[in-house]
Amino acid sequence: MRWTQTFIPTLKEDPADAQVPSHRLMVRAGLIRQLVAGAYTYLPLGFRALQKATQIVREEMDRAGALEILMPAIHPAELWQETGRFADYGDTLMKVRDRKNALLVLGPTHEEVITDLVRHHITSYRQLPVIFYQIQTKFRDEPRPRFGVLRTREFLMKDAYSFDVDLPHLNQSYDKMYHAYCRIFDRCGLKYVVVEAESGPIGGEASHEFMVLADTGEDALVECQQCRYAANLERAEVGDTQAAPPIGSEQPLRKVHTPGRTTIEQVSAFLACQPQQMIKTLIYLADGEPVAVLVRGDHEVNENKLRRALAASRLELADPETIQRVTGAPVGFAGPLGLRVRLLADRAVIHVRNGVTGANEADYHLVGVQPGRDFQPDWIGDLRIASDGDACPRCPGTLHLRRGIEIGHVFKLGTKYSAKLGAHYLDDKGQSHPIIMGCYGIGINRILAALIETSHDEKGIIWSVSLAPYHVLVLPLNVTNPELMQTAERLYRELTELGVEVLLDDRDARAGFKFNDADLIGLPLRIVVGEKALQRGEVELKWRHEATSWTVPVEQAARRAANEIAAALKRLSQPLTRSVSA
RNA sequence: CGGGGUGUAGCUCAGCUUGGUUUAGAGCGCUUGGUUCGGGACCAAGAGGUCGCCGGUUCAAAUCCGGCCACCCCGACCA
Repeated sequence: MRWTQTFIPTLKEDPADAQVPSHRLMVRAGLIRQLVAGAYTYLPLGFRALQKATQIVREEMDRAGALEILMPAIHPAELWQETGRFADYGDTLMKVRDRKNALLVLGPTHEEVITDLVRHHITSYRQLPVIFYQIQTKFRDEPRPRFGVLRTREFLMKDAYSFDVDLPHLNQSYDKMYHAYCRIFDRCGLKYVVVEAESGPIGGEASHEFMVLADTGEDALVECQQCRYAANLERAEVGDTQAAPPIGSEQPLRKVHTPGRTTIEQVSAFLACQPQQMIKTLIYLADGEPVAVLVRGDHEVNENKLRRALAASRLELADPETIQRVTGAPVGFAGPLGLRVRLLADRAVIHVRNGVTGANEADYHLVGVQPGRDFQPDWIGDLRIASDGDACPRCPGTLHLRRGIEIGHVFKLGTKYSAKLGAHYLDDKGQSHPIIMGCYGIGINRILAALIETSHDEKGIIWSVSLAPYHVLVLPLNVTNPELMQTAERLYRELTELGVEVLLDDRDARAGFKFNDADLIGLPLRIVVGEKALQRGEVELKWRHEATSWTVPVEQAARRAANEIAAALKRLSQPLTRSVSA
C-alpha cells in the first residue's frame, strides 16, 4: 500500500480526552476515531491490526478443533428472561424495540443463544463433545466506558462454548481452550499472566483469566515471585502469616472510653495504636442470619471467601438495627467478646496480641485483647482480601500486588444454562442428563490496546510483527528524486512478491516529518532509501524496537527483510511451553 | 447513579472573571506559489467557525441567568 493512497490521519498533538498511552497512540497514529462514548471507528491501519488479531484467534481456535459459527446480535428478550439474566444484567443490557414493539436485546454474550441452539439440535452423547465459537460484535451499556478501546460499549469478542457429557470431558475441553489461549497470546507477542479467577458454581480452579500486566489495567491481581501462583484479587488466597513477635508482655483486658470514635482511623488515632493491632468486627446477614466476622484493622473482608465459608447464597452487611440488636451497641463499637452469634475470624486475627476492639457498648472499646484468652472464634480461616506483601498460599514466598488488563477468560460453567434452558443429552443407557458447559472469551480490541499499552515509547507504537498492520515501511527520503523512487518501488514490488506486507511512504514531505510518522505508527521494520547510501548501492534497515540501523545492498534488501520478518513471525508462533496451573 | 470538569476552525487551545475596538483569535493541520530537503523547515497569499442546543436578561451575549445535551475524570458497577 502507498501512503498517499490510504488514509492514515496522524496527529502531532495528543488528543484532549485520551488518558492512557494506548488510547493516545491509537488516535495519534490514525488507528481509531471515536464516534460516541465507548464506540470507535477502526480506520485502515487500525482495522488491519484488528484483522491480524482476529486471524490469529481464528487459526488457533480452528487448530483446537472448535467450530466457527456466527450468531445474531439481536436476541429475543424472552430468552434472557428464561435464564433470569434479563434482570441480573440490568441496565448493562442494550435493549431495542422492533416495529411490532417486541423487546429485543443486543447480545452482551451468547450463553443463552448457543444453549438454545444446542437444546434443539444436540440430543445424544454421540454428538458430544463439541466446541462452537464466533467472532462478533458485543454490546454492553457500560456505566462508564473509558480508556479508549479498553472498555467500550461495543466491542469485538471471540466467544466459545464447549459442551460435554461430564466433568472429566469438560476438563479436557477446558485444557484445550486454555492451551489455545496461550498460543494465541504468545503469537500476538503479548506478555501475560494466567491468574485464578472467581469460579462460581463448580468451585476449585474452574476459571482463569489471562492478564497483561500494566499499571493502567483495571483489574488487580496478586502474583507470587517464587512459585507460579497468581490470582485475581477477588479470588486470591492468603497464606498463613507468621505470628508477629509479641510487643511487650500480655496485658490484661481493659475497657476504655472512646466517645464518638467509630472508625479504625479514629480509634487508632485516639488510642495511639496501629490499625494492625485492631480487630475489626463486622456483622453480616448470611441468608438472613446474623454472623460476626473478624479481620485485622488494616484488612478488608473478601465477601467471596466469606460466602464460601458460610455456604451462603445471599450475603450482605447487616443494617444498623440488626447491629444494635446483635451487639447491643450502635455501629462502630462491635467486638467479638460476648456476642451470641456465630463468630468467624480471619487467620491474621488470631496472631494479634494486645489487640483493640469494640466493647459492644456505645463509646467504649477494649484494649489488651488476647484472641484465644478473651474470645474463641467458631471458625478460623482465610477471609480477607489479599494485600501486597501477604504470604503466598502455595509456597513460602510473598505475594505482590499488580494491575492487569484482562484479555481472556476461560470458565467452567457446569449446568447453569443447560439446566435452565433444558439442554439435555441421552447417554448410552438412554438416561437424560444436562450437558456440561464451559465458556471462553477473548476481547479482540483489548489485544491491540494491551499490546500498545505495554509496547510503546515516547515516539509511538512498537508493534509486534504478528499484529502490525504492515510488516515493513519503505521510506524514500525524497520522492522527487527518480533514482530513489525507482529503488523504493523496486523494493515495494520485490517485498510484496515475497509475501511481505509493505507500506510505501510516497508522500512528498521532509525526512524528519516522515521519520516521526514512521516511529508513531510503529511498523516493525523500516527501510530507508536515501541518496548517500544509494550511491554505494545500499539501503538502510532498522527495527522499530532497536536503536541502530544497518545497511544492505539494494539487490539483497528485499530478500533479507523478508527473511527477518519470517524469522520473527516464526519465533512468536513457537512459544515457550508454559506451565499450566489448571 | 453520586461528585467534579469541559464544550470556541479538522486538532490543541486563548478570549468569558468585569457584556460593546473582535468584522471571533493563536499554534498545528489544509490549499496555492516560492525557497528548502536525513529527525515534525521558512516566506507570502488563502480557505475554514450556527462560539454544543434551546430559552431568558439587555440597546447589545462566545461572555450574564435558566434548562437540556454531549464528552472527559473520580467513585459505584463490570457473567
